[in-house]
Amino acid sequence: MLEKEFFLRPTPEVAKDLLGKVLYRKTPEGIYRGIINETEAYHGMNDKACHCSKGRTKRTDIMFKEGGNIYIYLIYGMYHMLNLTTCKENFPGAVLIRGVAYPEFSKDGQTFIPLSSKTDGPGKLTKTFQIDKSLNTLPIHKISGLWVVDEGIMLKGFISTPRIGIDYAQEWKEKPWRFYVPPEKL
DNA sequence: ACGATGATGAAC
DNA sequence: TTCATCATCGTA
Repeated sequence: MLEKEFFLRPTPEVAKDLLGKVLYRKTPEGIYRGIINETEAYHGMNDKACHCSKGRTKRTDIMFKEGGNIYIYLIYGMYHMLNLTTCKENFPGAVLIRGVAYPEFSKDGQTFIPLSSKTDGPGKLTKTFQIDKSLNTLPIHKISGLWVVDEGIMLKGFISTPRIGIDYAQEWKEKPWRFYVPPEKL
């Protein structure tokens, strides 16, 4: 399981290093898992795309704390976004998990079966993995039901592009802080 | 191309 | 208290 220290680094580095790691989500029904293949970094108060550019509010408070926690928010009144917070106390940051590859589900924690549903978008991922605001501000850890494991998966490569859906972010919108593993590189 | 749908933050 | 905005997705 990835420990807190993994997240206490500059957000773009954490976002890049999360590619190929395995996301786990435990619910009363069973365990979901998938290989993280798309992330985005939201880094610091100066980043106009980051919610923290508005300052420390009730919503963004968790990002100002030491990294290693879960930040969930609702967008368009419908979709929960899963973020993993980064950096040290008082420097806000978070990685948006936009998708996983080869999503699987296990009822007994042993035998995993592939899920047919796609999880190649942040809203679809949280719906499939049953991730909602009940996880907001909890630590990224088995005890909270959501954690990440380094299973030694080697990637053949990845690409970085501007982030999705942040046209309002002015000079920050072109920053190549989206990281994606194309299917042929996995 | 567009509407669903509700939390958030800023203005009043 | 109201209002515009929004790190999306399914249907068309």
